[in-house]
Amino acid sequence: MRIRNLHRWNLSIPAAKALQSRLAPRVSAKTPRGFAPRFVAGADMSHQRGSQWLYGAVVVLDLKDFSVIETACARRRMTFPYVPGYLSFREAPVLLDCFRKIRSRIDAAFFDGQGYAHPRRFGLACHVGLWLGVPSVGCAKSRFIGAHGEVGEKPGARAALKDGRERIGTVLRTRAGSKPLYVSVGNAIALKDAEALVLRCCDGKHRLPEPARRAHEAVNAYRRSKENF
DNA sequence: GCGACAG
DNA sequence: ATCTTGTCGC
Repeated sequence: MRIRNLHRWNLSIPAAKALQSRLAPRVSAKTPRGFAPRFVAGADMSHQRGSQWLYGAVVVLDLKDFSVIETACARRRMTFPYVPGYLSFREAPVLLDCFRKIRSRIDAAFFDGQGYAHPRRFGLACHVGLWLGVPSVGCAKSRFIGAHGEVGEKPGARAALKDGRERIGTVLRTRAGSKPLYVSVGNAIALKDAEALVLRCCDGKHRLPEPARRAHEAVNAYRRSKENF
């Protein structure tokens, strides 16, 4: 797919911070009319300790039968360290390389990290979602910012994630016996639709929605194939 | 100043 | 994210 180039990635932390604040207002909080996603992508990144490489993978599934439509992988030399609050500057470049290789249609995409639930409301899902111009959802495995009450044990149970009085996301139980997921909107989608999409992509047997789970499997297989060549 | 801190 | 075996539990 063709992707617009919005800016460069190799920035200092202060410059990255300013960029996040400048781009956050460009994110759309509304779901496109007639939103009925069928081809949904999952994106994930992997890294081997001590290695200079970052590996990425994007898997597209057909929600009609959860079959894999396409898989794209890529790797890049690490150019940005992991700094809480700036994850996209580390992961986005290699993930975008993967998306550029995708030829099928993508109606929505899942990312392994926060979206709106970010200090400047511009987490990984918002940032990459803005570059893609596609509805995107942040699916983090742990809390970054915000507070919430207890989450019911049944799949589908949820609790509001709030930063002060502002609603920034939803803590969602996707599988019995597993820690809940931190769901927040990326670009071009409303929270209620993001929650519904996550649940629709979960089978109750896995904690992560299928597209994200498959991307995680794909990127690890890809990394291992590159390391042991 | 102290603790927290997506992946 | 990654390093790592067995082990407790549904």
